[in-house]
Amino acid sequence: MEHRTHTCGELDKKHIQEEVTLCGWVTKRRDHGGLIFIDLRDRYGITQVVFDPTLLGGESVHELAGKLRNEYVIWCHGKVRSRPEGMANEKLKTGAIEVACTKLDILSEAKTLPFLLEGDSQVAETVRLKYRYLDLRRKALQKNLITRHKVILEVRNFLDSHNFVEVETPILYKSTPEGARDFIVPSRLNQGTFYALPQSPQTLKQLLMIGGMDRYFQIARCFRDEDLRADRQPEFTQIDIETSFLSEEGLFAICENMMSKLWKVILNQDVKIPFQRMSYKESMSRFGCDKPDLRFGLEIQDISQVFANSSFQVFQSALTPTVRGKKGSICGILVPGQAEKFSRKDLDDLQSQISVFGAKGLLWVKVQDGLVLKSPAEKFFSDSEKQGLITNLNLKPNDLFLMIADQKDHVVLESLGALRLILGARLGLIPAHGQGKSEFLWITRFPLFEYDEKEGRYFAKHHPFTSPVPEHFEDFMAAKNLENMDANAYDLVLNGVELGSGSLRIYRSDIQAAMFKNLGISQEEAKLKFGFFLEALQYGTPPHGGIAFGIERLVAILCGVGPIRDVMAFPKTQKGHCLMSESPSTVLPEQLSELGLNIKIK
RNA sequence: GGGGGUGUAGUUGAGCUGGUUACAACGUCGCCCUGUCACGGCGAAGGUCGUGGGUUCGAGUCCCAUCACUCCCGCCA
Repeated sequence: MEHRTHTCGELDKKHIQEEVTLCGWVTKRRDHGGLIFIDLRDRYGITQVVFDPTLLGGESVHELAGKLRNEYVIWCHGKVRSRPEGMANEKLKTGAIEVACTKLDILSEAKTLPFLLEGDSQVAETVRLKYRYLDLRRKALQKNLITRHKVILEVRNFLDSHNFVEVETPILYKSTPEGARDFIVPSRLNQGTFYALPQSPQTLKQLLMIGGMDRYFQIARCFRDEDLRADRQPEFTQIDIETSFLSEEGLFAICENMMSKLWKVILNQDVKIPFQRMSYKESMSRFGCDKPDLRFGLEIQDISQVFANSSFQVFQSALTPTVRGKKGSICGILVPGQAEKFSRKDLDDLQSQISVFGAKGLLWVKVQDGLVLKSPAEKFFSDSEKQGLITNLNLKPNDLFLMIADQKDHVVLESLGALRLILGARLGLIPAHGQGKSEFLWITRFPLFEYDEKEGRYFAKHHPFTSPVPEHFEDFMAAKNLENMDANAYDLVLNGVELGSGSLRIYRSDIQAAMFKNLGISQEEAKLKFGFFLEALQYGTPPHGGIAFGIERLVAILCGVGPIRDVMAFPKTQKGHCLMSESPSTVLPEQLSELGLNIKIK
């Protein structure tokens, strides 16, 4: 059998009269009795193959092509010819020609597929995941995987041209208790001990800096045993980057150029660099989240001042300092000129939608003609407070103002952050996936610590190797004012999606020791968990920092799709199952016994 | 761990306030057809209505439980 001479996507008028050999899948058979057409498909396109009695004789047409069914894999040989006058198919790249088949070989037959590959028919994801290898034959998924490939290729070339070296780090590594839950792997040679799959190559890439690699990157597989979301899978891939002797701005510039290159190559779009920067604090107070979608307004407005002396109990208690000395706030979002679009029921629905964030109520104010305010809490508003609202918010008739008051400031902001997204979607301000412009944004100066009420101690917001900003260094070493301490930590955000996250690291062992002390981790504990790393810090560590980008999120945006499953070849369901291979699965008793393990299911 | 949504031929859906044999399109199978490309014509097969229980004379439809998928909260340094 000769191998194929062409793909199914490349023949056109130039090839007329040529003898060609094509291979591919039968997409469609159109049997006219005397004449049979086959659409032959491979990943490059579709070519029409015709079985013509004037070439073959009437009986051979059926002998050859009559047995063909959808998704059979065939080899066929024939001559390229022009289609008859007026018979060209404009919708097909190869639509001007057809291949008149003279020799056919069925390479493999196929059962009837569980779902149709053609068209945009929305087949249940359960079925698609069970037969992922068939779903992969569809154009959409192939296109996404090819885009993913191109992104990785561009990233490698870009980073290589900037002196970065790709280094592979182990998948079997050490469990690090801070942070996400580890996937653990039992060791046969050392029974009772376990490797962990890396949540990220964090310590390893820092060790590479200590090792003098200076500029490292890796297309790194990462594993986190946490619950799944549309944008979270248990295993995923990061563009992992670490550099020495580079400022935050220096690193930002590299990332910006890389993104700009990707947008040019993949989407042929120019993005403006440098990207905007915004502190975490500003982002929280204006947008109620650390990954704001800047494609629309509806920003949060703080009107605590207006109600500083309110007689309304809800407002009073919101503004009363709590035990830990913090006050809550009264903030809201102004929806200009659209109050009539929100019925009482709509407003109730909004309230219930954001109630999961902890807000006890959503208070609304509608502005009527003559700037009369209408609200369920209207009777609690004094005339001066009403006037204060009108002036502060520059209210106009038919405006709607949605307010939340709570003693916990973060509840107010996070609830309004969620409300903002709901309103944005409802008012049609958020373009569909793949539409609209790309609003990149650096969020900087994340808090270094986060207080955990349950555990009664501070945790590292990013990770325990993140350095404090210089202004807070003295307090940091003195373990003072940890609550309000900023970190040299940053995220790259695009249209409300966190694309990547990084920081400048601690590179002095005394500072690292102070970090563990601030986290309430004893010296012994730190030595046990990170001893090798702490020791390494003592042998001449360059100032270093880095970032990691989630490839799936990045590619999903570039492909204009929502769930990252659509840019992964073999994704898992929300319960972490692979419906195709039916993993995870039980193992043989012998396997367990070799590992010295017993199963004890509660 | 919690909340919302979905589940009916192979696939996508319809099925009203409970009422004969559960319906359509596409797909599949058979026969016919020489210019189709969403080919066409005639015919056929195909169902544990996710699963289990309950209410009822009677359940795809109502109730309870459960499972799967999905979206979200918690979680994800």
